[in-house]
This record gives sequence, C-alpha cells and structure tokens, in this order.
Amino acid sequence: MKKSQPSANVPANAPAKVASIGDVAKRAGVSIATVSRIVNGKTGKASPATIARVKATIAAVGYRPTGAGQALRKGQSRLVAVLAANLANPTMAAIAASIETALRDVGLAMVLCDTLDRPDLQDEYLAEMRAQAVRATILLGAVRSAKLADTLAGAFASEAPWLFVGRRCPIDAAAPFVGIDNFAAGAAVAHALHQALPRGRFALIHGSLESSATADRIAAFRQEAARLGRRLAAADILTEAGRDHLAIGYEAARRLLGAGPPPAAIFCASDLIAYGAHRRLREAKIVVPRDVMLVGFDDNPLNDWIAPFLSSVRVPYAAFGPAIVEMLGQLWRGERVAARLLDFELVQRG
Amino acid sequence: MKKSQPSANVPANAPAKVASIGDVAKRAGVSIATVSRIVNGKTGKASPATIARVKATIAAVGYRPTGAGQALRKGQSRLVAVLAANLANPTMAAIAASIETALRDVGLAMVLCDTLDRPDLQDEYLAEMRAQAVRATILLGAVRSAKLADTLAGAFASEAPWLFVGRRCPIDAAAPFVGIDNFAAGAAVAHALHQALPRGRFALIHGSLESSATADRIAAFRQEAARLGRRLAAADILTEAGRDHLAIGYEAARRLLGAGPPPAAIFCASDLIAYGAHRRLREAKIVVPRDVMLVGFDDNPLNDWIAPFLSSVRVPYAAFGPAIVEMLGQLWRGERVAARLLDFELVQRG
DNA sequence: GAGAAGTGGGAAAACGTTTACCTTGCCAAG
DNA sequence: CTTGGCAAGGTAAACGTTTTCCCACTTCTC
Repeated sequence: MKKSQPSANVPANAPAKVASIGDVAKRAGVSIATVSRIVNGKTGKASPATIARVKATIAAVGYRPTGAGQALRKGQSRLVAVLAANLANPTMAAIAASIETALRDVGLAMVLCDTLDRPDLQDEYLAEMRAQAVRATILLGAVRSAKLADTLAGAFASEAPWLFVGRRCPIDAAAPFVGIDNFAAGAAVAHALHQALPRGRFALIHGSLESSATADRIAAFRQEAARLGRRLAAADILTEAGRDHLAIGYEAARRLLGAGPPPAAIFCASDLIAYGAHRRLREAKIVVPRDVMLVGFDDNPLNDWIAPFLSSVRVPYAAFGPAIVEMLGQLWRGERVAARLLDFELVQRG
Repeated sequence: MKKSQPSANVPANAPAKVASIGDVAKRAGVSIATVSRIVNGKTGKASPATIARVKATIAAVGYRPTGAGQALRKGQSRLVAVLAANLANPTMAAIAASIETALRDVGLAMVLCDTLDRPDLQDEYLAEMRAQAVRATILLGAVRSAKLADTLAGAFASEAPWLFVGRRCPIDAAAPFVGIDNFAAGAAVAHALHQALPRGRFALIHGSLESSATADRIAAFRQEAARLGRRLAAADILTEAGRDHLAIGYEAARRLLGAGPPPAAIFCASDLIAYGAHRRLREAKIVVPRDVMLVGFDDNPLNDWIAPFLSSVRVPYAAFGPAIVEMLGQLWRGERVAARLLDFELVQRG
C-alpha cells in the first residue's frame, strides 16, 4: 500500500490518472510516434482513417500533451515570464492583463512575477524563469541588476529572448523595447500646458529617474518648456525618495505649497503621483483644475470616473499585448527588431 | 551546419548552454545521483568534503535544476495557477499580487490567467494547467462550468488541489475557500447605515448574483435592513446586465434618479459600481456624502486618495496570499480544511 | 517482373531529474 | 578470519514527449 490515498474520504475515482500519449496509442492501436505526429499536425504520415481514429481516442480520454514532457524534449515550455516592477501600480497590472490575453491567443501562458523594483529579486526571477525554460522573458519595468548586465549579450537572439516593456533596458537602451515615446509625450505635455496657460509657473513632481520612462518624460518636459520660454525654477522641480508614488506626490505637493503661492500647473510623472498631489491640494482647499491645473501620466482607466479633474497622458494599455506578441514573433524568427513605439494621447479634463 | 546561429550578429558566447546536473557531476567528479542528493538536501549520503566540492561547482557553473526534468520525474512542477475572473478589476489584481508574493516565499511561481468570467475559458485553462502539472489551482472568482462540475469530486484531496478565493465554488459551497464573510459584511453595512441615517430610503445596486460574494452581500444587506425596519422598495433595488461594473453603477444610478427623489444612501456591491453611480450623481449635482451617502465594497487602496467621499468595506488584500499558502499546505498534507474567513472592516469616509 | 518511388507507420534515442537499489571499502565484533 | 554494519556514493530505471531513422508494403515505369 503506497501513499496513494491521503485519507479515506477520497472517492473511488480519485486515482483517475491523466492519460499519457502511450495510453492513447495503446487504445487506438497505433504507436506513440503516430499519435505525436497527429497531435502536432504533421500531415502526410498517416491515413485519414488512422487520423480520425486517433483523434477520436484523444477526445475520448481527454488527452493533452504534458508540458513537462514537451519542455524536456524541446527545451522550451509553453510559458512566457513577465517580470513586473510593481504590481500594485494599476498601470503595470493593466499591461500585464493585456499581455496575458495576447499570449493566450497564441497558445502560451503567462508566469507573472513582481520584482518590487529590487535587483536581487529580479535576478532571482531571471534565474528561475530560465530554469523553467520559458519561451521569453518580458521585463515590465526593468531595474539595473548584476545578472541583467551579465546575460544581456546573449539574450536577444537566443531562443528565449528578453523584451523590455515600458522602461528601456537600463544597460543597453537599444535592447528590444515596446512602449510609448516618453520623450515626445513629455514635450507634448509642456506644449499643451503652454497653450492652455499662457502665463504662470509650471511645477514638476517625479520619482526616481532610474526609470528611463520617468527620465525621458521629465527631460522632455523641461526642455520643451524652456524652449517655449517657460523655464522652471529649481524650487518648482520636486522629487522624493521611495517607491510609493502616492506618498511622493503628497509630500512633494506639501513642500511646494509650503514654499509660496501655488503654480499655475503641476505635471506629475505618473497618475499615482498626481493622486498624491491632489490630496494635498484638496486639503489646502485648492480646486483642480480651477486654481491649479494638474497633469498626470498613464491615464488610469478609472480617471474618467473618479478623477475627472485630472488631465493625463493616455497609454494604450490594450495595445501592449498584441504589440509584444508580434515583437516576440520577430525575435523568435531571429529577425532584427527595432523599438516599437505605441501611440499616446494627452487627455485634458476638467 | 545546424540552425544554431539564427544570424551572424550573435556573439561567440551565445551558445553558452545552461548547465545540467550531468555537467555539474562531471565537473565535480561525482555521479549525478550525488549531485541530486546534495541539491535536495538529502544529508547523510555524502562526506562533508564532497558536499563542499559539489556546492562550489554548482555555484561556479550557476546550476539550477531544470523545471521540466523535475516536473517529469516528480509529476509536479513549481507552478501554481491562478485563474482570475477579471484582471481589469483592481481588487482581483491586488489579490493576485498578494498571492504572488506569498508563493514566492515558499519557492513557487504563479501562472496568472484571466478567465473573463467565461466558462469556456475557465475550462480551457483548467485543462491547460493540469497539463502543466501545476501544484495547485486557485480560482479567484470561479464561474460555473462543465469541467468544474465534472472534475470537482477528485480535485480536493488530489496532489493538485483546487482552492476557491473570493467567491465560493459555484458547484459545492463547501469546497475549500478563502475570503471574507460577505454575509456578515452586508449585514454590517446595513447596520451602519441605519445608525448613521435614522430616516430616509436605502437603495441597492448590484451586478450578477451568480457570484456568491455578491449574492451574500445583497441578501444580508436586505435581510438586516428589513430586520431594522428599513425594508427596501423594489424600485430601490437595481441591477444591470453585463460585466462592466462601472457601467452598471452609472446606468442604475440614472434609473434611480429618474424615478424620483434620491434615497438617503446607496449601497453598491463593489467599488467600481460605486464609482459609476458617483459619476451619475456628480452629473446630477448631488454631493456625496452630503446629499446621499454612498457605500462601496472592496475598498480600493486608491479610495483614500481619490474617492474620499466613498465609504467601503475594506478587504484585507495583503492577507490573502499568506492565508492561501497556508491552506494550500493543509491541502497538500491531505488535511481536512474548513473555509478560512478573513477580517473585513467598514471604512466610513466623508 | 525488376527496380524506383511513394505511403503508412513503428522502434528507439534523447531531453534532465529523482530514487530504489546495489557496490565498495573499512572497521569492529565475534 | 569471518561476518556484519556503516559510510559514501554509483547504476540505472522511469517520467512523457518529439523526432530521426528505418521497414514493409503498394503502385508505377520501363
């Protein structure tokens, strides 16, 4: 008596083993090679009658090739890893959801990991996903890490390529990338604010500049503002340490309001920062956008519903999945890939 | 010349194969059995010197057991599937993130799928996850489906148990469950509204009652309200078809306001419904909570920042992961499990 | 009617692990 | 000197799949 029954409450049909390719072959009276060929659509090797019989058997026993067997033999699984920097951020979660849907459409499954923006965790996940023989690794907000730098050279044309989404690769900006043109977006915000508010100060709140996305937005905004004659004072460019964008926005807004009269507009490098800033503004009885215009970034889909005061740069969440899958196809075929830039749109509200 | 070089731009170190247990064994001058035993911590079979040598070799070549090999041999992978009903819902995304963190702490990885509340997709994922030899399947908002009903009997004491989170199993309410006591929560809301607003009508907006979570909240609210002498009129209980809670809330609020004077309070079965209703109220110049009290459910972490008008039942997002992992441990050990009910809290704002 | 060319399908190796079982050398007890 | 036992570690099977050969038979072609 092996340990097959963990307890007596298991019904008699509990050990109903899942059918393997050998079971199907035996039941259909063919060899496993034939079953394998039919499952994989290798035509021309079996008669129509055999094909029909095997397919019927497959349906009858509910056979489906075991991932482990395939992965062992072929050296790759049906999995794609997504390493997200921060799943608490609705933007990342929405992009991850879009990726999942697009992967399903091509028969792949998503392994989703939260690196918490920590290099050690990112490295750990990169190693584990390699051990899982994933078909690709999508870094949704990568952070600079040891393994990233070490492995990068061989990782692109390999059978399990890396793809950077949202943020550029911190080591090599030319690595395969899918995302919006943050530089153009930052400039567009500056331009729009200049049009809407011909006079008054602009302020800027952002988090860590390690992220290329943030850095580009900020640099472009400052550059374009200066070009339009709206150079920002040093005291109007605020940042805080930490990963919590809500807290960053709140704290920065507190400092900004404490330093003097409010600016005409505040550009926040993310919607979460804008939410944080808005809370402080609300506490100070400053009405957005009547008294101060507030611009965020990412355009959380909830904004139309609960943040009708917030202008924001809309990122096309749903477009990420298809674009990523398309680029993965190119990488798998060994094609040279360029960065794929998705469209953004400045949504003005209030 | 095999197809080893997809293109000429691959550096010479590209085919750096990942080391297998055999490579480690050869390099350390032992058999693969010894390496395996050491990797798996099977002590007492190797001398300290050998152990040290093998461990050094493992570190040197960066060896890590391949998931496929282990899965094939042991019949289970290091993966746990999470089938979420709707990743666009911030609540589900937050719980999924919590699960991911808790799984990582015990050395497992999460495969995340979005069933879109569709029975066919849920069944497809259940089959695929079985083929992936996942260690467990977590149904975060299950829907009634054919395969669910078929397989349920054997799925609990098996090596790859099913665990229902948020919503009870639609087939068997006694199936392993982690979530809050929605019935108690619904009653608590009714009680709190009765205290806060001694007179005036209550209204209720909800989506599909297929979900046990929604059904329990609604039933308890109505029951407790009636017990307190605040029976709801039929016209004050509103629902809409569809999956989009924002739209449901908006449409229902439109109907409610079109039918006569607004009620004193509206209880919405989810925060998203409440956001939708709030938008309509805002359009009608009705101020929450001054004119109408609004209560949601789930308490989106953003509420403190952008929905300071909304009272809500706070669900302990971060507690889900640890509770789920704990229950999985019990299931794997073949222990009988009861439902695990997490604490909730009614947060009153405004 | 002999060879060629195709059709339909089988046998077996290989992928990386784990583990049950076996072997070897050594030491101590009888 | 045998026997037993233990420490240390090796051998080989098994898991499920894919794929490369190979084989047997049929049908043409001259």
